[in-house]
Amino acid sequence: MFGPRGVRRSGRGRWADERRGRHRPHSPAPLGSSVGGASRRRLWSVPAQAGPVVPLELGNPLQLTETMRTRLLAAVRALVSDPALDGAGDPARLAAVVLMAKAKVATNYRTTITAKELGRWVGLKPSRIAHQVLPELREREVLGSNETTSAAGRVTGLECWVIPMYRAQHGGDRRHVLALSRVELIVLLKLIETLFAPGWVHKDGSVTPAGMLADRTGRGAATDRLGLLLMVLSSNSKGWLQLCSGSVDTSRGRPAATAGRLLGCSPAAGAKVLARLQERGLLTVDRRETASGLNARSRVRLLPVAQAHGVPVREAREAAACGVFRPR
DNA sequence: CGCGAGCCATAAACTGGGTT
DNA sequence: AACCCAGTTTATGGCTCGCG
Repeated sequence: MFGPRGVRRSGRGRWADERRGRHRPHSPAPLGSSVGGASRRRLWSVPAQAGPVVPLELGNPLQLTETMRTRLLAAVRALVSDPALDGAGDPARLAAVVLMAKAKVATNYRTTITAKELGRWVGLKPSRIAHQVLPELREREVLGSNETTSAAGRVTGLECWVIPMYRAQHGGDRRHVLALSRVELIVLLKLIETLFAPGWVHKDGSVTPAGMLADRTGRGAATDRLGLLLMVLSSNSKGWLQLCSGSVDTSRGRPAATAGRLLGCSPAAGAKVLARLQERGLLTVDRRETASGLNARSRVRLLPVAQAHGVPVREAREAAACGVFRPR
């Protein structure tokens, strides 16, 4: 019971402290705090202007309004840093995000999925989902699930609901960070589809293309996906990532520290994620140093976001052209 | 004395075989 | 056919040693 997870926990124990201290409860990060303040007030104004439901223009999900972006960032961060997921692996945390995004208001914030399908979303094999990820989520009371079975008794799917969001949706407070509206859920789903949907053909023949990280599988795949999502949601309309403030490990640099804090892992791991995403042409990291080598002024640009807003980024086009979108 | 490259222990994730 | 388990592979981060 405490076999693999117990070992793993102790292995990550060092970082758990860091996660708890810096990143955990309502972290003082600039983006997080702005959600509680200004944007919440903006959200209040929505019912006033919304008379008849305006049919939503679902444009490029990488072109989010500031309100939507902060709202989705707050939701994703709240979910992945939920106390119940403290110390959980990235596959489990990413799976929770995917299941939240796939929740349908019409079915009481539930969604039906198979381990195989969820595995394609997360970038892991079905066996890992079924034996590690789902049990971990259930054990932590993050995931409620019913197996749906065919008449023959075969398991045909898993009806899932993400408990923290389910509670928030029924808690009566529509401003709760996890009480996402129907539209917000759809936009979040569209966004993660763009980033790492496995890609599939619908029954009617329409195609949901594979996302940018669809072919990134195996070890670290969930970390890369979660990192990209969090960074996209933490960047402005020009694609510049909001870097963390304060002092950081100078050997790793501020971008690595930012990635690490977003993901709740060490700066070293954050640097790895940045390097892998950079290699895929999804972002660029400029680390400029002054002559003395101090005061390194760094910046990170999320190229898909920049492109979506029409910012001419030549390297980005080239990178995108050379096989970033590679459906399997 | 400070920094960087390479090495090593670890565990994450896959693979294949056996079982119900 | 799906599921479970054990073994194997391999990426990963910390540590040590060597160099400037």
